[in-house]
This record gives sequence, structure tokens and C-alpha cells, in this order.
Amino acid sequence: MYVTSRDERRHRSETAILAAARELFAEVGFERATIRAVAAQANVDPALVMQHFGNKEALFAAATQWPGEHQRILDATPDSLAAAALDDLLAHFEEADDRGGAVALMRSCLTHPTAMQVMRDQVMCERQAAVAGKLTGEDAELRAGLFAACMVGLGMARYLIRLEPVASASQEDLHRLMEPVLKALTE
Amino acid sequence: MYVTSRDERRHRSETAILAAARELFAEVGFERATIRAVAAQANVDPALVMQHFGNKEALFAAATQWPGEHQRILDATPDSLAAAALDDLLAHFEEADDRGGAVALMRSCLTHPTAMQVMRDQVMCERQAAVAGKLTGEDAELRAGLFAACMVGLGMARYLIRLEPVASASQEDLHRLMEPVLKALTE
DNA sequence: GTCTATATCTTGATAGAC
DNA sequence: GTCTATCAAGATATAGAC
Repeated sequence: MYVTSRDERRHRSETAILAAARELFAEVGFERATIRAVAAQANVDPALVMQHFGNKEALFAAATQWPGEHQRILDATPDSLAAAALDDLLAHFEEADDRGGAVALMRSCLTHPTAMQVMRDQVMCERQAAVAGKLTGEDAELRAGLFAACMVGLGMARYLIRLEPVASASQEDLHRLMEPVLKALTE
Repeated sequence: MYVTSRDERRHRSETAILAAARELFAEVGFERATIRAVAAQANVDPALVMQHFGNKEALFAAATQWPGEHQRILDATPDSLAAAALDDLLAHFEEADDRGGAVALMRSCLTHPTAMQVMRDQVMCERQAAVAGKLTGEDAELRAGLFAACMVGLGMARYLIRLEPVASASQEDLHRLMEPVLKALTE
């Protein structure tokens, strides 16, 4: 009498491995997170990790997908851009189901080639483009780029470097203090 | 008839190794920069690198010292804080003799334990404290921390991730667009 | 001071038993 | 599907000749 079919067990292993990988990649980055450590944390055999994902790069890619579209920004009016972008950031890092994946991507985005490419092309460039689309006047692209840079700086300080008191500040305080900052770039 | 004494040759090797190390650490980070590659780039034997610096950590520490004090910020008036901090950043990354060392530190500050500690304690915290000392009113520390976060974001986007058009913007444009941004935090 | 040779360790990845 | 055993490659670091 089997309570777990083969497919169920496979799926269970896979999610356990993915969760462990996200956590380790987020903590120590791509290079220092070993397949063995991921397997140990997921309570499976190291060879099983390879069986499921093929190689470490593929595991990393599966574990670090950026949560996605900048819908909040695209829906915003020029005046609500700053608030929308902040909501976007906070949602990705503090509310998303796979929020560890966002930290994992950022953790390695300075030292891992494909992580850097994803970070630049899919995160920063897209955000920059979404913002630039709402701007009028001179230097729209550059202002949008600086906007994206400030957002990245905030994310790094709060979630990666954990600089205090930025790391423990309330979402309300961040909105209150950062919105005027970002609005200096959008108007 | 010796034109190079032992001390001279030693000094010459050491500076060549340091320059090569700075360059490689800046390019690919601590993990992916191997002693062998550093030695090859400096045209010396790998064992010589060990002889001079003992181990890879010590080499990294020697190659990545942050250029130093935030004198410009400490000398600034509250009103010139933003301009002073920008000058400080631009000087560290575009004019300092060992400017590669600043990139090297930043490159690894998310994945290397001591690089992260240096970045947080000696770069961000000090900058935050220097800024906070000039601020009055509510949330001085948090505002100074967000100030430091924006500066880090700008540095990462411009020098590490090379997001365009931020990476190629002129110093004048950066001052013109970023000063109002930072001033939203200092007044 | 510099280099050759190598010890030692750790990694990602594979082969095959069960 | 899972695990045991192992490989091959690459790393840091060391010992000793010159």
C-alpha cells in the first residue's frame, strides 16, 4: 500500500532540493554553495541533485529565477512611479513565495556571469525601460538608469549587506523617505 | 655591476603581483581569480606569490584596501554633502592610483566574508556616520544609511554592472542629476 | 629570491549496483 | 529512483633544489 507514488516522491525531492539550493545560493553565492551542501540540506544524496538538474549551472538557473514582470511600474502614473517601484521591490523580497530566489540572484550578480547578465538585462534594463517610458523631458534614459541604480542600492543595503538601520526599517519609513528621493529623478 | 639590487627586484615583483591581483580580483572576484592566473599576469612564478603574501586571503586584503577616509564628506557643509559624496565616489573609482582596488572590493563584497565586512563597516557605516553627523532632525541615521545605499547603487551600476547609460554618463551629468536626489535625504 | 615538483584537499560529475 | 564508490580536474599550499 503505497502512500507516495514515484512521481510524488520525485516531485517532493525536487522541491526540497530547490528550496535548499535557493537558501544556500542566497546565503553564500554560487561558488561557495556546493552540490554536497545543497544535498545535505535537502536530506538527499548528492548524486540525486545531478540526476534532477544535470549540472550546477542548471540548478542555479532553476533556483534563482527573478520573480518577474514589473507590472506595478508599467501600471503606474508618472506621479506614482516611485511608490510603485518601492512596492515592487518590497514584494519581491518580502512577500514572494520564492523570495529566496531574488536574494540568490543578487548575491551572485557581481561574480557569476549569467547572474550578472540576468541582473543587468532582465532586472535593471527592464526596470529602466519601464521607468523611462513614463518620463518626459531631457535625459529620460539616464534618469531611469539612476532610478534603477538607487533601487538596487537599496536592495543590496537592506537584504544583502544588511546595513543598519536600513535593514530593519519599516516599509512605511522606506516609503516616506525614499519616495521624495526617487521623485527627484522622475519630475 | 648590478643595476637591480635584491630589494629592488623584490619590490618590483611585489608591485607587479599586486597590480595583477587588483586587476583580476576586480574583474572576476575572489573565487574565480586563481593564484596561477595572478602569477601569469604578473609574469612571475605562482610560488612567488605565496612567498610574498603567504596565502590568497592576505593577497586579497593587500590588493583591495579601500582608498580611505571620507574626508570630503567630513569637510562638507550640510548643503554641500551631496556634491562632496559624489566627488568622493568619482575620485575613488576614476582618479585614485589604486582605483582597481575599489572595484575589487566591491566585486566580492556580496560573496566574500571579509570583503563584506570591510564594505559594511569601513565603507558604508563610516560614510553613514559621516553623513549622519551633518544631519539634523528626525531619522538622521536612517536617512544617512539610505544616502549610503544610493551611493553604493550608483557605484555598482556604473562600475560593476556597467548599466548604460549610467556607465558612460559624464561626471557633470551625474552631479546635475544625482545631487537633487541625495539632497532629498539631507534636508 | 626564484622556480620545480608535488602533497593534499575539494570540487563537479559519472558509472553501476540495488 | 536512490545510493555507493570513484574519477578527473582544479585549487591552495609546501618542501627543497638552485
